Amino acid sequence: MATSDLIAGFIQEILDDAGGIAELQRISLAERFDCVPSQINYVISTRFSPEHGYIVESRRGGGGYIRITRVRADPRKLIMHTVNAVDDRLDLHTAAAFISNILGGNAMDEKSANLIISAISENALRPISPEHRDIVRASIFKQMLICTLNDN
Amino acid sequence: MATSDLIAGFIQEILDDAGGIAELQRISLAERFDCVPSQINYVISTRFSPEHGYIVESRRGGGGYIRITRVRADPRKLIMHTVNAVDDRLDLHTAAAFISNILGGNAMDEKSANLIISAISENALRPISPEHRDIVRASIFKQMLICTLNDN
DNA sequence: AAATCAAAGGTCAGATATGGTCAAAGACAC
DNA sequence: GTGTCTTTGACCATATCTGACCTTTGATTT
Repeated sequence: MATSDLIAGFIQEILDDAGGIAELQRISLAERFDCVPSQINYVISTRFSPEHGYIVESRRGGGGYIRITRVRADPRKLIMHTVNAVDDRLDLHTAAAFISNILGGNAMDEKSANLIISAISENALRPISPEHRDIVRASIFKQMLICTLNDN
Repeated sequence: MATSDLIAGFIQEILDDAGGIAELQRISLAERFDCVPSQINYVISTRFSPEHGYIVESRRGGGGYIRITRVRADPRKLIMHTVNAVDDRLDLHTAAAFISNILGGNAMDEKSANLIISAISENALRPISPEHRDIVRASIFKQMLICTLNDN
């Protein structure tokens, strides 16, 4: 087994243990596997690229790091899938489950999730008669999900 | 985590606790974090510059100080002001103006702004009869604005 | 009032600590 | 033997940390 595979496996383990986020130090990793630092970049670019479903961020200088975040499904796919899964009516409980699922797939940040929930909360929709709330909720929900596809 | 990050965090806490104003003594801070005084200047210039939304004033000599003031109009104030300014009804055009104003005051990020607009768009509220849309829009709008106060 | 002193804070260049790129050499699978 | 994957190292970019030296301000001395 090549060193690169060992390094990749090690990173995978961290990702598994830490719920999809690994924060590494390039030099420490290189020392642990007795290789040059740039090999870490090689491993990351060949096995943890965005196409493989990961987001990589880093910082140089003292206290520097490399952070790898696993994105389970293609965010767009997951979100569109959710949009299509929503019926004409949507109760708050089900909506929360959808959001939770999307969050689990790292397809949305928590801030946006909170905003969506607040927009379709009972409180926000109070002016609407209870029989109609779930219909409006479904409409707003879909619209907001689609909105998240734009920016980012 | 680098020392500079710790120092920055410490200053942030003071700013939060003291409503946006922190008055520091360079030497005391340096001693507390066991670093040279000039590192305090480094932290301030890299993280509390005007571009980051802060005003820094200082005075030398006995009783000297460094005062950091958060200039970003207090987001809470601006947002609560907006919440209170919204009537029972709110048309999309007026809502957009409110959002634009909030954005101008750096009290919200663009992503959240887009989400809010999408939630109260004509499209999202289509299931509601036109006469009632502005009422629901006002309710959702306020609820979402209040939501933005939580995270961040 | 002028001179002097001590107590802050300011600047800046250099040292240190990380991470990034890329091309070439080496290893491996067919 | 050819093509792909891996490994290596020279050189680059950026963030942080440090210390020598400078400036401002208020208090003290003459």
